[in-house]
Parts: sequence; C-alpha cells; structure tokens
Amino acid sequence: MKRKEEAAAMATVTDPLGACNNATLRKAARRLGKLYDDALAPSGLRATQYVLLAQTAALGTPTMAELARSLLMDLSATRHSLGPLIRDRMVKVRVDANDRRVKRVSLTAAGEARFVEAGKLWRQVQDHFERAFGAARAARLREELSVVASDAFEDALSSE
Amino acid sequence: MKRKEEAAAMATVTDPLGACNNATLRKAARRLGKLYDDALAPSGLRATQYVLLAQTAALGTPTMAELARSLLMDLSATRHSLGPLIRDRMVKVRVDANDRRVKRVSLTAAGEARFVEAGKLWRQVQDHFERAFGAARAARLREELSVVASDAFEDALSSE
DNA sequence: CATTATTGCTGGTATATGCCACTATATGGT
DNA sequence: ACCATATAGTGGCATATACCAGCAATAATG
Repeated sequence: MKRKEEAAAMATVTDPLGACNNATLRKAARRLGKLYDDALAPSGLRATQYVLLAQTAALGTPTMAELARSLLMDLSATRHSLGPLIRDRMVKVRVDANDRRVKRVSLTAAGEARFVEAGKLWRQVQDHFERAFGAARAARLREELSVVASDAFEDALSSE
Repeated sequence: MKRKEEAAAMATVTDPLGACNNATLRKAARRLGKLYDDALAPSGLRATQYVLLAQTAALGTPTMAELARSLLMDLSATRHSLGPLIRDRMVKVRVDANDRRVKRVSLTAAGEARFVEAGKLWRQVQDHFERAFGAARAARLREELSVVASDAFEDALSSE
C-alpha cells in the first residue's frame, strides 16, 4: 500500500467523515461563517444578512423569487431571513405595480447606510482571510465552489 | 485589461458576492446539502443527522463536548441537533461513571441499524457527486476546505 | 478543607433554512 | 366570460446552529 493510501486509511479511523463532501463543506462553512459573523458583529448584521442586503442592492429592486434564486435559497427561507431586516427597517417590500402577485424588495435609507458601514467590515475580514489563505488560492476555491453550486452542475447531476 | 479581468469585472456586476468567500461557501453548502438530504431522505435521516450518527459511531461513546468539537460545532447546537435523534431513540445519552458532569453519547441498536441503512444511500450520493465532479477534484476540494476548517488555520488567522 | 476557578451541560432565545399547504393573481385555451 | 394551470408569496412547522445565562460537578489553590 502506498504511503498516501496508508495515511488515508489512518485518517478514516480518526475522521470517518473526512471523505464526505457534504460534511467537510459544512464544517468549513461553520468556521468561515463564524469568522465573518464576528467581523460584521459591530455593524449589527449577521453575515447572511449582509449578503441579503448586498444582493438586494446589486439586483436593484428584485422580487422575492429573484432574490431567492440568486442566492440558491428557498423562497420561503428567503422570506423568513428577510424578516428581521424588515422588522428593523433595513429593507422594505412592496407589491409590484404590474403584477400584484409580485413583491419587490429594496433597501431603505437606513439599510443602505448600514450596508455601507458593514461593507467596510466585510472588506477587512475578506482581506484578513485572503492574507492568511492566499488570494489566488481563495479565488480558486471559490471557483470550485461555484461549480458545485452552479445550475449547470446541478443539471449534470440529475441528467445522469 | 486582460480578458480574465474583464470577465471578473463583468461578473461583479451580475454577482457582487462572487468574491465573498463566505457567501460562495454558503451557496455551495445549500446546494450540496440538498443533494445529500434528498439522497438520504428514504432513510428518514437528514444529512446532518447522518453525520452526527457517523461521528458518534466513529468516536465510540464520545462526550457531548467531544462530539461538538469534532464537528466544529457549538456544544449547545450539538445538543439541540441531537434532540430529534434522542427523541426517536437513535442515540442515547448517559452520565459518565467517573465524572458526573459528563454525558456520553452512543448509538442504540435502532440507531446503529438506521446508520447502516443510511450508509448505503450516503455511498450512492457520494459516488454520484464524485462521478460528476471528479473524485480527485473532490478530494482536492475537501483538502482545501479542511484547511479552512482546521485549528491551525484558525490560529494563523487570530495570531495575525 | 473551604474557597475559587474551571469544565460540561441544559434551556431559552434568535436567526438560518427547508418543506408543505394554502391563497391570490395571472394566463392560456375553449 | 370560464375553467385549468402556472406563478408568487405567506404561514406553520421542523431542523440547524449560535450565544448567553445559569447549574452542577470537579479541580486547583492557599
């Protein structure tokens, strides 16, 4: 048995989930989530909330469904996550003029200001991470993760 | 401007979070989580629950804290996640003989059986993913994610 | 040995996320 | 116009996950 395989076999005993793509991904997500959450804490925003604001700002005044889709999130989950932000008047939701089924999400002035504030903290933690991990390496990692998350890959999986 | 940078600039408009390591990781986690969840559904276990059972089995009869640490999870979160599994008699929790503060977690016979059943489904979805993504590529990705999740990296970040 | 600090866990509360059932609105075909 | 479908959101419920404030038991210290 080659040395690498030996090491892998050994690792399996210690860490039987080391081979599970999902388990590994979640562990990393917990760690990184905490890093970003902590960094953003002074702004009063969680990392997820920051992402919601960022995506809303980026898309203009997206519909709930557009927002959800762009984040690969369940529509209902998106709505629920928006809850605290709506309550705290960071975002507002209005019925679309042309289609009354549709709700459009947008930042309030307060939301905009908060987002800008949090943006500085985001920049810091993002840089901090990339200094430690390597910017190019991080870019490659994101690239791979984007593939996993892509619709194209999803299709490839299901069409098999 | 080189073509690659152009593409990156363009992507920023469409996807302003494409550069956020955390956002990218979460998106991938949602996708992959759903893939594994769906695959395990016939067993009645969520992917996270499967991971809890697997880790418990692997560690023998770990304490709550050991289980939490091994999954990089909050102790309280671990306890709460264990809730449904305890309720459904998949795992049991007992006070340690030597230290009455400590609770030791172990699989029941039913939990063991369920774990084995789910293991087959896990194998299938794991293989399915790796056929589509590439086994070596998946291994590399896990490797990188493990670094992000590692204590060593955590230390490197905080000591900076 | 009494006091203090530490450790391990529990419970409450809050957000994150997903599924499902349901409602409201549009739309397409007859 | 009318009905069948499809689309967009809402609300309820369940799990996932974290923080914090206790509480209990052990370890450390003088």
